[in-house]
Amino acid sequence: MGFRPAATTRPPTPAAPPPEPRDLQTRERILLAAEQLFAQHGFSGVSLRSIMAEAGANTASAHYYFRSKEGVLQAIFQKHAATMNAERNTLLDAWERKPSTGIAAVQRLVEAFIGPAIRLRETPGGQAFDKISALCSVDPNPGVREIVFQTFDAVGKRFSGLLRAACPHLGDAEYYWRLHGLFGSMMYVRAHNGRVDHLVQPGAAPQTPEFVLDQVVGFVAAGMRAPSRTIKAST
Amino acid sequence: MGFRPAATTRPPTPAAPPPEPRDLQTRERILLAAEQLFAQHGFSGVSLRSIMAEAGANTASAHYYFRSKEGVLQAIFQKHAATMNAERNTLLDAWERKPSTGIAAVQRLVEAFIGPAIRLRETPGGQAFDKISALCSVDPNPGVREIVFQTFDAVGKRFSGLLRAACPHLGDAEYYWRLHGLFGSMMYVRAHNGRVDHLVQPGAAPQTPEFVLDQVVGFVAAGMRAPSRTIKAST
DNA sequence: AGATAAATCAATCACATGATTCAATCAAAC
DNA sequence: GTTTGATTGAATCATGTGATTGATTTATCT
Repeated sequence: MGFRPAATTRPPTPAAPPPEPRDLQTRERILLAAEQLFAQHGFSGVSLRSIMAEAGANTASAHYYFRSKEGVLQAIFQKHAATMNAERNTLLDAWERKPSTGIAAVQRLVEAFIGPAIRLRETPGGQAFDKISALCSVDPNPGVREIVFQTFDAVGKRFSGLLRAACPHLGDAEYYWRLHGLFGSMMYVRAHNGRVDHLVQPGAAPQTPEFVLDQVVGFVAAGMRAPSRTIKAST
Repeated sequence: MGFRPAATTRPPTPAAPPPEPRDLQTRERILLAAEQLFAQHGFSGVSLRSIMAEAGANTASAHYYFRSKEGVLQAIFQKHAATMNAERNTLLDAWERKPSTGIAAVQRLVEAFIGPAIRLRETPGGQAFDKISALCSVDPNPGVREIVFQTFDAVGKRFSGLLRAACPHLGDAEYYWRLHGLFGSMMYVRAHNGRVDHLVQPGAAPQTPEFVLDQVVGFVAAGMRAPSRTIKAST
């Protein structure tokens, strides 16, 4: 008789504590295919069918393992975000143990938040997840937003609080809008859609995570440090 | 016999040189409804049916006036982008006639580019278009990207070229990535999805265009001016 | 081998989508 | 008043969508 998942909390994604080779293969193939496609076309730009075709699996398998298309996205987030958020928290822990002062403070905090995101590109599949999470963070779809919130809110709030304290030169309203600049910069770099390449001739710009991170952090930190509408730079 | 648009370049949107009152009303109602819905849910998050329901018009009218759903979006862009790009070009003209030097240069250029976008919020329907164009600028859908490119490439390239010259302290690769920060900041502020409000308690942050513009320009200009990974701020 | 659970498959449901057809209407020109 | 072309309306097409079903296969354990 057919297997029917019991209607408990997390319905199918069933108990597979001993991850056996073939079991994981299908589940993993679906995830890998979905990663690539979501990264290229966004969540709503990809059909469950195209994922399963790419993965060489049956449509029902997606429902079996992930319950829904949204479940696939959620699984992708759970797969990658854990280590990234852990790294963020580790760096913020270190900061709280020994906070920097003066100019270095903002820079180090920003790096603690953006660094783990950019460094995702070094892990397998990380580049895809990098784009996915950037795209999803501006997706108006409520389900997608919910996943993003669940995944990043805790660290996000922690970071935002610490950074706020490191920006005493800003009023609340100023901080509020500059945080938009911070998130927007991070998002746009991570999404890295071809918009900018379409406007300038990118003379083979280095794209190593270290270089990119250096640029974004420098950009954002300078933006956060600047007073609202006054002269600030030296040279 | 039914009216069939000739298969020329812009098929239907037919010759209506004398815009008669009733004609424009339906067309305009569709456009207004689409603006609101696209701004809320993005392009792919809105169905043609929901637009027509909101506009109180028939499905065929959309095809009659705009040929397709994409045509509706294009019409929205053509409706609003012209004045905005004109303002951008005017400010860039003024800059070329009398360029600023030193610290003020970057700031003034950035303001010339971002200002007209933010000031859209003062025009009727401008706030909606503000969000639409922000959302569409990160939409992976090829058709949407094409519209964004067609609409903003000319001014974008001009601006990018002038700003490049105003940033001689940056290498090509540095400039390339910081431009991502610029576009990302602008995008995120214009989209203004609730992400940041979800992380901080926005103590009723002022949202007047002038204030917002001031913050974004300050943030972005400081970011563009900062050298790659060195100390730069004074106080 | 036989029993039990896990996984896969082909097939389909119910529905939403964008697009389209063709007849009916309407305003103005002749 | 009739004709003409622009506009709207109701109905429908063709397709794609996520979800689901129930039988079938496969692995695992006793």
